[in-house]
Amino acid sequence: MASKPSAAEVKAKLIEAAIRLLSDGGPEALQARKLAAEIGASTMAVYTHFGGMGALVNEVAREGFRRLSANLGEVEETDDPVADILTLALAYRRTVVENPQLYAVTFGQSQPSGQKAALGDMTKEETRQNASEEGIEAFGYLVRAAKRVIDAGRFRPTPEFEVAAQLWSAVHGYITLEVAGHFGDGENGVDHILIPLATALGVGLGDTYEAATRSARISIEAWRAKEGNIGT
Amino acid sequence: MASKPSAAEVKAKLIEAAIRLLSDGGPEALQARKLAAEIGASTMAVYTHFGGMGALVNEVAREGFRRLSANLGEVEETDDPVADILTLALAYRRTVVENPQLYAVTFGQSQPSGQKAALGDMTKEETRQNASEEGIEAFGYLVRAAKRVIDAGRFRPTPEFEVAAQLWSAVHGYITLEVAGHFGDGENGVDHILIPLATALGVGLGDTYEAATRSARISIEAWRAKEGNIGT
DNA sequence: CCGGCGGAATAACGATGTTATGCACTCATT
DNA sequence: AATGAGTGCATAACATCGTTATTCCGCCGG
Repeated sequence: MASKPSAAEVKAKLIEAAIRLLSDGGPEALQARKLAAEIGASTMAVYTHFGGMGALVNEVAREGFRRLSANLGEVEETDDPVADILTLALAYRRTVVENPQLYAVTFGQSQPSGQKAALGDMTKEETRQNASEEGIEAFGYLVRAAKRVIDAGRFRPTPEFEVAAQLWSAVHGYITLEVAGHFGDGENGVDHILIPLATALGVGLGDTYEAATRSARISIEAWRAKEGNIGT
Repeated sequence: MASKPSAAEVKAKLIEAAIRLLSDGGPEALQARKLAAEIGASTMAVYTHFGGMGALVNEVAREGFRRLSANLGEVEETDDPVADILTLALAYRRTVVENPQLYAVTFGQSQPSGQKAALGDMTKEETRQNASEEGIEAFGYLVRAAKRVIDAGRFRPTPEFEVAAQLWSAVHGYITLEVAGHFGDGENGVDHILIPLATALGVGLGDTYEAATRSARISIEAWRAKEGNIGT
């Protein structure tokens, strides 16, 4: 066999198995014993490589942020920055909708198991901060897009952080509620709530109604065309 | 002694104790044995009255929605419906910020413990639906406020459900992120993100920039005056 | 060839949700 | 008023989870 699997390999396999278990069986399926069985090892693997389930879950959360960043990074910048923001919102949504269990953990909405209170590890504040560190990269895409819109003169001059935070709040809130099942089936909510919400927010931030509507149409049409190639 | 505490009394005391434990010690403090000790009974109380921890947590979630509805219901309707919406948003936020642990459970962001997979109880869908039933009342305040704004001609004619859903997404998203610690300390986030977000959304939905800004100022000033009497 | 050392398997420990058993208490009926 | 049925609760055991102590295997340097 491959002589000795390096420590990094084992860690990666554990994270991968954790995400698989999470996606399939929900937070309650993310157990040390199942993880061990999944990679053909004993529960000690979790403790020698991570120190406990809590730290492993933290790594899973960071991996979620990394994947979100990767998906946002694939959104290309066009000459219509408002459309780009809408495309980012759609990419954000699709990432979460395709693996809601993972992002429930990533956003700290799911504390899989007993986990003995994080032990001497970190306090919750620090944990959150740590996870945030990885999430800041994802948020950065929104900040950059906001700056481009402001520079283009379509949003009023505003600190781009505040614009990005408002956009993030709206999109994140919509996605959270959609995944929780409070809106109709996906596409319906996107058409009647997410897109109008993002469009209206754009108008309120300074864009004209006509320009924002046009950008929304451009974004969603490009998105649907691209989505056809991918699935869903 | 009070002869026999009626079943309803015991249930109420359990819920009350659960919320107290939750607020103080977080989700992991919400345990059958601690609950029993808190009301001076054995763990069986949880099972005879609720059937298990899962059902009890569901009741806690519903109680959270009930309190949220009560707080939203205390917002008086003025002759400025846009200001009323902002006041509702501020009331929503304050309710959650004052007891984040409870609302983490209410919004399903926290699955306190093992809970043995909900047993023969309900599937997650049904659970969510059930909790929603109680949440619909809270959402109703937003729908009614949205209708008043549309009828007043300050928002474009739009199905009030969609307007309310967009407002809910934005406000809920902001609150979720603030409580998670992603924005600065409370008041800062309110001034620089929540209020501008709600104002911008109002403008995008049809209000004029000037009217929306004026309504925002009215709402937040009334709010601060009232908050002085309450605390925080 | 040998000694030490790091990592993993086994098994045990503490804690948690849950359940089986039996007892006490209440209420209705005679 | 006495008795029987029935209900609700306490005790204690069970299954399972995260965690840890112990042991052992395999590698690496001398």
